[in-house]
Amino acid sequence: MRDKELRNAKGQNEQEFLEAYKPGNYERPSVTVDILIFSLIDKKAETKRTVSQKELRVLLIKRKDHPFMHCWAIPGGFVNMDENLETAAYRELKEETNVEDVYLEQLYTFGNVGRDPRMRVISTAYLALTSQEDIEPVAGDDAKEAKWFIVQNGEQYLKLVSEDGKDVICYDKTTKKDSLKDGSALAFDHLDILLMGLDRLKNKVDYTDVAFSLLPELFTITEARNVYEILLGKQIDKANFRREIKKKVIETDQYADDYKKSQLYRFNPCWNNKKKDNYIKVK
Amino acid sequence: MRDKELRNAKGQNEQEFLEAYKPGNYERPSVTVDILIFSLIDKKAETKRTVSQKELRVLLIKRKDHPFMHCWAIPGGFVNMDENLETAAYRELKEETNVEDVYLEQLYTFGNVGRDPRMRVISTAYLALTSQEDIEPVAGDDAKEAKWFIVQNGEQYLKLVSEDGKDVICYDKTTKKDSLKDGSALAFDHLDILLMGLDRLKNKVDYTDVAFSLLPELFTITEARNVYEILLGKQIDKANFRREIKKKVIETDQYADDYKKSQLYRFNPCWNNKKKDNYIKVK
DNA sequence: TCAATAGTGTCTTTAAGACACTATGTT
DNA sequence: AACATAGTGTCTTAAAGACACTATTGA
Repeated sequence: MRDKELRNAKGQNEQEFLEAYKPGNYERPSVTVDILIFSLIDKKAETKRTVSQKELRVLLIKRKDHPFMHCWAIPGGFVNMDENLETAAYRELKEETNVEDVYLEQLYTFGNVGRDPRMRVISTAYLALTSQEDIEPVAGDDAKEAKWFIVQNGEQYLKLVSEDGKDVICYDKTTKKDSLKDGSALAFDHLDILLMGLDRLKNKVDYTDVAFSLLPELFTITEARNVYEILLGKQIDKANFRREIKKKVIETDQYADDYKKSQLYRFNPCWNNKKKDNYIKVK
Repeated sequence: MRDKELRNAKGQNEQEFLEAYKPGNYERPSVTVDILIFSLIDKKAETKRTVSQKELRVLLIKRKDHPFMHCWAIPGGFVNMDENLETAAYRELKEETNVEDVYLEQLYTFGNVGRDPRMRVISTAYLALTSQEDIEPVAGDDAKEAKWFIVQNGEQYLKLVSEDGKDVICYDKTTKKDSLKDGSALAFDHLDILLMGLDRLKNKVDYTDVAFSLLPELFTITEARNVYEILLGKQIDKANFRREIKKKVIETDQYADDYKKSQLYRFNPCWNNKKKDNYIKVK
């Protein structure tokens, strides 16, 4: 234990020091959190299909004032002095979606000088995943618009289309420009945040269990594969995928409603305990 | 392009808005950067050896005032209003070590409410790696002490020993307590930062090239293996390691001074271009 | 000469990928 | 009946690990 009675150069012990301490009147940046909220949604059936396909979507809000007025942005807000960064992220998340049961992880902190023309803002971005499909974006107190945007993350471009189809944001990864007549990129550096979030998801899919945070309690293996394919952006062999995923799930005695042959599974959080045992053994 | 002449609810265009904008007098947290600076150092020979072994070390400074007076801490400082987070990290790094040519990456942002008893401080931690072994810590203007600490990162405990052997910090990972009579843990939440940094290194070693940032321009394969072993905390089969590492290096016609059979290699930054080609092919 | 190290060769085990095949449910 | 999908079996290929062996150097 460190000795609280140690005295500093001015002869103060720690308590005296803290009482005498006045934070200087230095200029300070504002600190905010921004949250990328992802979930899945049933894809509109293009052909007659028996099983449903899913799509990835992200929640965006429309700015009502300068700067970037009328631009779409990632939801976020100021960090209160009495709340942790993560707490602030949870609070904002709840304010935007009324959802509480989510996967949440810190993504990155964006703090470039000019990222907000009004003032210096340091923003810590969080990544949230939820399995709920029935989330209605909450209209904010300032009557801001909030919409889900389907994420089409191709190799050449990223395309965001609002669920009603009225708003489209298109970004060309090669030319690094937003390239659609009626589309404008996201506000601030929010495009960077989104791209980093998608990248993080892609990377973490095959060495963590993030995919299951997007899936409901019970799911078919085909649905799980569908999620992996969406996040990885490529097709996966169904036989090989089944072999791998079976290590991570436990089967139920239930079957899917729409296709009775599809068995339902649930995620098994203990699946990697065995692997850890092996790991220790190796050492 | 977004139209700057759009007018908001008050009838302002963007320029008018920005000019009229006064950042509110909300309380704001202080924003700092902390930097974990790692490098290697020749291990003191315990037995007569022909080749030198390396150890990992981290730079710490000794606090001269409350809070955590006389505790060791990770170097860092306030972010100026006109510099990016990363710029601030570079600046602090140079102030502490006079080294500029380093690998630098953002680690995590620590922002819990009580982490600094004086005031609310949000700190973005950075991870720096340098290959230079001859770095003398710069004594700060406030005459603060700075020392390199050898990192012994075992499974049960983390032990930090200053190069002169006078300071020892020992942390028991299982009981989560600092467990040495004369040792006290690091200041603030800096132990968490250090542990996260070591974890990040361990994880990134085998899917990135961070290890080479700790190695000099020319190195033997044994030295490279030594670094991997230190960061991973386990022994590696030399034949298998050689097979893997040879993909990432190019050989020179030079040989080590101390043991003439040891061929010297240099890192080949283009080694993964081929792999990327394959990756695209797969898709 | 001897011990330590650099470096090679090869066998085994494991993981990943490709692909054909059967079975079942839906229309 | 025709078709889409669930689910299985098996072959091939690539990566990872284990380990014995030779060659060279420095003391």
